[in-house]
Amino acid sequence: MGDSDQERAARPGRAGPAITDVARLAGVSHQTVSRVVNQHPHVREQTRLRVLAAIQELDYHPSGAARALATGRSTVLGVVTQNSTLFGPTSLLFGLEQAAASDFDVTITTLRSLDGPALTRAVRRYIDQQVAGIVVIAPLVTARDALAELPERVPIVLVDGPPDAGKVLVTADQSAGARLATEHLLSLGHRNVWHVSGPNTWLDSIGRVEGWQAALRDAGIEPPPLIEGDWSPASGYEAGRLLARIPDATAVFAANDHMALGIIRAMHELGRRLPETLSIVGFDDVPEAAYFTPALTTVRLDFTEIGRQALHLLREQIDSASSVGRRVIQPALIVRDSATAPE
Amino acid sequence: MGDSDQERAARPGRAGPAITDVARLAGVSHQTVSRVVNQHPHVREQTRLRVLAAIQELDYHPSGAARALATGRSTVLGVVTQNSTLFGPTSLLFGLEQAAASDFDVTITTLRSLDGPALTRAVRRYIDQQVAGIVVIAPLVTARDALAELPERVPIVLVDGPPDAGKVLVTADQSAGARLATEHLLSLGHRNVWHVSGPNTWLDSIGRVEGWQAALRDAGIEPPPLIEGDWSPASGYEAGRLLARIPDATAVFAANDHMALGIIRAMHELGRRLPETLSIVGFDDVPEAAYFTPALTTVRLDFTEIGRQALHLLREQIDSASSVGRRVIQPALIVRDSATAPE
DNA sequence: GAAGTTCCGTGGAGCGGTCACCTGAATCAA
DNA sequence: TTGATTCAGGTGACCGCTCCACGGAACTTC
Repeated sequence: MGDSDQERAARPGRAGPAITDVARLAGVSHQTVSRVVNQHPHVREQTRLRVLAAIQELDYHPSGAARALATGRSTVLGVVTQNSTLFGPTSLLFGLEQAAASDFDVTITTLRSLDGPALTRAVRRYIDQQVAGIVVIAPLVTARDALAELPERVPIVLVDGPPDAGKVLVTADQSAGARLATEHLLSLGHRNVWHVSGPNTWLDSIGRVEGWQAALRDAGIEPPPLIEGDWSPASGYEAGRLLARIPDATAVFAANDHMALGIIRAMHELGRRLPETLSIVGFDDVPEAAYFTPALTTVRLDFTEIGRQALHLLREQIDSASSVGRRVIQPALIVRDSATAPE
Repeated sequence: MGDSDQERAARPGRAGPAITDVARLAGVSHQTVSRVVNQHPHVREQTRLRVLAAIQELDYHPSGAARALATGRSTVLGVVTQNSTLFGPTSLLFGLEQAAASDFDVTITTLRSLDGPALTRAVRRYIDQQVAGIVVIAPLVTARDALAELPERVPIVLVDGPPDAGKVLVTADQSAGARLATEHLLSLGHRNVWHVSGPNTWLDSIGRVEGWQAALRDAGIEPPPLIEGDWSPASGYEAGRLLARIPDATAVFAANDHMALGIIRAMHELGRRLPETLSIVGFDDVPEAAYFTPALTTVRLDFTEIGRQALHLLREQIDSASSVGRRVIQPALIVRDSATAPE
């Protein structure tokens, strides 16, 4: 016994017992151990139990590296996302991780900017590592080109990416969400709805702008000029100060909750009463939205569901090599107090 | 040439060229290629360039699995955190990832609850996978026992964990942050400071409560009863309604910004003017805190720095097998409008 | 010119699994 | 009885890389 201990210590980098150690202890061949571990049939129950006991006793755990090397497969999933604590992307990441937890190990790469080169580099790195699949959370237009030139040899799912990327895609129906918000405001009796958008480099922004415009046009209303923000409360604040000078602006749809907060702040500062002088609808339903003053009416996306769908599509690709598929998640309107009928 | 292509296609699971392919093309042995790849000395410049050219031509990338198997080392870092979009933990995760990006692949495991068994299981899984190191973001008291029984055979850094865990630890000085907030309120002339804490299962909560109490006692003031929340704006709201009934409550320190928001909301609802009737200080400095009404005075933690420090300690452990070390990050007070002198 | 030193390169043995293939024994139909 | 099948398990090659031991060549040094 002292012997085997010394032996083990001598071997470099050995962390635990190997399959052969288990085999020796159980009095079978390494192959039989492998069969037991991988639930293959044709192992007598009695033998199986002996092997299992040996595994237990030695606290044996198969080496992922060795297995990956031998099979050419891996159980690692690469997720590329951006380095921001924005609510959407973050929720998405965690939703994905939860959905994957049972089958895969999730590794993340956060990018400061999702521009083409950075994105391609990140994806290629994952390919080099022979990951089982890749999920790219790429809400930026700049992602389009990068994704186009991506190698095809690995299962990949795009979340929130450009719809024309020709890849497997899970996306939220931004346009429908914007429509929900806009139509809600119109149905309250507002004659027009202004919009504070995110940066026009974001696909989410573009989709929401489109939905907003479409909803207005369908109602026979010419959309007012677009006010472009950058998702930050600060940009919402600026937009709010601008809106306050426009007499007939009675309703605004903000492309995310934090910009809505900025608008609210600007209004309070100017002594405007809310929601009487300005109705506001946000987007995201961040946890604190219900505690803004007034409580924010907003549009909610089920990020957990998006994660689940993304993973589902990825599994399909891995199993059957089919590389088509598209899932669109529908948002829901959450009505609170920040939008009412105009005075 | 057709031959080698066929050969490659026939081999199962082969994703790209192997080191021997590169060696053949460059007319050297695989060992020489390995030396070039790993920047070993004793390779003639001319040979090196030939090898590099071959690598380029074949688009060769070393297999991580094979390398891990051969060396017994891996470049994978495991991070265990909880599945929540709370600002602190999320920022921490991304800070860590950025700090690690150049050397390591970061894999995450998100836990619904950070109770002992779940935590141990997650860490053991990482150990089985022979990760290079583990970072546990464990702000809960329940983490203490789990961490105590953790095997010692892998470098591990605790972030935000129990100070008596005997492990390598990076932590924010919660107590000092609370003291900052409390003393700021006192210095404005308030006779007493109430506190809305996080759940008492969180170490962060406990530290902040301690700092708050200590600051009051140092000023010769008996701390008022503690109001316990759960980080959510909803719990802040409840606390706010409670505080509104207490005539001599003129100042409150909320353990996070979102609870502060809840308090603000409650005050608005009751028609109380802020900050005149109640001074509020938060904790976290979430991006939107500056756009609350009134703009929130709060305490900021440098999460990026925490991530950097955690990684630094991890590297130290990996390189030199030293497993001691402790870093404490100091918070800073961000003064805005939500705290003023009492009326 | 023999004996060290560098310097550069080769060959082969693992790392810990999986996979293709083989061997006996038992079962069963013809 | 015999051959075919199925079950239970063993053998050895191989995945792609690193590490160790070693072999020549070139350059010193005495």
